Amino acid sequence: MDRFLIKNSSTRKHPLLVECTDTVTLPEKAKLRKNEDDSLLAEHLTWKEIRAEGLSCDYTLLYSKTEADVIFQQLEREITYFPEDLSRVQVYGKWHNVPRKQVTYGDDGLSYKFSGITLSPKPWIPLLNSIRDRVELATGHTFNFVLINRYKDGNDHIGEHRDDEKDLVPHSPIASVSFGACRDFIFRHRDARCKNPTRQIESQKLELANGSLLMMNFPTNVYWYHSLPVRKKVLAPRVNLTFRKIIPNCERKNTP
DNA sequence: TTCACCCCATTTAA
DNA sequence: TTTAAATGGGGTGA
Repeated sequence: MDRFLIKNSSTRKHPLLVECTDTVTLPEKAKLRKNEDDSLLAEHLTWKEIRAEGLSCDYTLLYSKTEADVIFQQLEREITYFPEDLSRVQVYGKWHNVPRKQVTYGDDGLSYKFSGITLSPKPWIPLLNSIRDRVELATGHTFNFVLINRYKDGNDHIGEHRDDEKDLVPHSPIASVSFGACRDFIFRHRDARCKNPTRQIESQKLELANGSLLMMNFPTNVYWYHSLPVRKKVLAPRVNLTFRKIIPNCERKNTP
């Protein structure tokens, strides 16, 4: 029987293998490996550059639809999110349940704070390490933390904000990987957010597709807010992973 | 026309 | 100084 299981790499030594519980025949496996190898080569990725004043982002399809569909199902099976009471945020002095589900994974000894909450990461699991490996191979950057947001349908959303937390390594890019439903993603310049803006700066609108990677490079998060707005017509869930580089607690400088 | 949807300004006390 | 939230008003197009 020329059948076997493609196994996931728990050691991060084999980033080329995507976890797959299906059995496939030998020729199919060889084909799969070749396609994966091809799409993994950084130089084979086609990037779309999104540029504006103070904004630098790069977008690509990191996974084929077939791969992305498999990974989405794996995420749905393997990721368990923080309970509601552990992910309430404080905005304008009021506490709210977030209109989505969240969880963080990452290296030991890290923590990420925003809007009144501190998120401590769960230990890495093979599935997330495999995605992280792929992102690192494609971008040449390394990451030690991932925030996962699950939007169950178009009513789940996230409001305008910047990823400008002290916990982030200065100037480090953030890698946003999307699975499941395609959603609109909006950038707005900080100087265009009041009633009488001093300058007219156009919003930047993107669609984040299944299997896509959006790199948010410095200094995007200094000048631009981003949001995932409500989209009533979207009925399917989306899972988004934002890989980050967090300053380890032990290396953190005391600010007076 | 109607109304669901989208855009966006406002809120607020830590 | 800023706000990872909801809310309500106005515009719009199917």
